[in-house]
Amino acid sequence: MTRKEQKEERRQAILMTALTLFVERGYYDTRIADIAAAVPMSTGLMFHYFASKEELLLELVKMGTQGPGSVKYDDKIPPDVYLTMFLNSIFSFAKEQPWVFNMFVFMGQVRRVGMPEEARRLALSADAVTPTVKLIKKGQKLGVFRKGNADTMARCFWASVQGIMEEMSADKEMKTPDPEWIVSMLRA
Amino acid sequence: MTRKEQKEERRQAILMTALTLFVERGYYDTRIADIAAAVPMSTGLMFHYFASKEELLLELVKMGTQGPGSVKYDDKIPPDVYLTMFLNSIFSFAKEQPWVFNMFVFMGQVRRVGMPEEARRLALSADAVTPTVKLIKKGQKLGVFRKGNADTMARCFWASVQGIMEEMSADKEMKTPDPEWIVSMLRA
DNA sequence: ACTTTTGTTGAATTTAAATTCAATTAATTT
DNA sequence: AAATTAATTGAATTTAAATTCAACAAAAGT
Repeated sequence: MTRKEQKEERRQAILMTALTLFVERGYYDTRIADIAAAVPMSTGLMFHYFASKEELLLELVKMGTQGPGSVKYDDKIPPDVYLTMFLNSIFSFAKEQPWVFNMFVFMGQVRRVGMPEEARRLALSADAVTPTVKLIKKGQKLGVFRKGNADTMARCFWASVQGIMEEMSADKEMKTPDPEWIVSMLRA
Repeated sequence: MTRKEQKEERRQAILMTALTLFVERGYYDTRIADIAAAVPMSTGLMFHYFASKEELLLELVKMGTQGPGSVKYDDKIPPDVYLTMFLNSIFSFAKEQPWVFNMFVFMGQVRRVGMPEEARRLALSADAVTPTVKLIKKGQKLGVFRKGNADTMARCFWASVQGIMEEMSADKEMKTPDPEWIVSMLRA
């Protein structure tokens, strides 16, 4: 099975290379030839692994809708502590697990404009907001979070996190922010 | 001078139409033909107004580097109050002055990835962070802002604002957030 | 060792969009 | 109202990148 394994490994290599380049330069500014050169392999061979540039994009988005979204919430932890911990780990991933970090940034980019329609739809189907709305409501009940429309608060929270992560992604030198800053948006 | 005036008006119409479409769909997903159809005018005529798609983009970025960046700070207002007021007005622009709001979102997009290099450079030259760093330091001295790296705080602040504005831009139904939420990121 | 299957390349083709252009119409000037 | 100049169109051309393909190389199976 060495043959199949090799192919699968190469497939992953392509996906990771593409993820990095997409996050670094954006989807449209990344040529199939760029990805091929970075892997490295010939341009033509790319099409033995993915039928088209868009299929490659969709594959990445599919990966993004699965993995790190499955963060399970432990009922014993207070909502504010939980979110702080979450931010702490995702920010630390910037250096320790660039893959996870890049995927996070990438998914946020796909959800916004400037991507093929289907990719956007798929990315939007993985909804991070709804669980957070519940968390915020719980925090409001406990008195740790301020009053206000929980849905809007959740969306602002994630929009902020996305914005900050894109900033970190664009400048690797940037100091990691204190998660508390962002959670403070929600605090009572 | 009716002739020249007409031309200038049309030029502005093209710029505004392009701004809207770029923000709505992104630069690469917006065809010259789309802009022409929306103005409306023929595709070919577009090139009597702008030599290329990229020049049109650059023209918009140039506009963006001038206008609303010139927010003057009145020394008598406390930094936290000032930022709250600023957010309040920019958020209210979403409905009242879509043009200003769109430009703000657009500039943020251009500064990030997925745009022709020159446009990005030009957009990055209009720096909103430095003045905010000063403002934050002042707030820290006054005790209204928390301790911490002022530069990182400023960048996080604007990254959050950008993220939230893009969210508002993508969903016009979204409720406007309370500026206080975002300023709370900075508060002591 | 031979045959078949799979991987690989780089050049040729296709495609979609930007850009040009020759022809047409409308406005302005004389 | 004829002549000149500017605006406008839509079809033809160019361009840049994606995609295909014929030929070759390496590996696996016999």
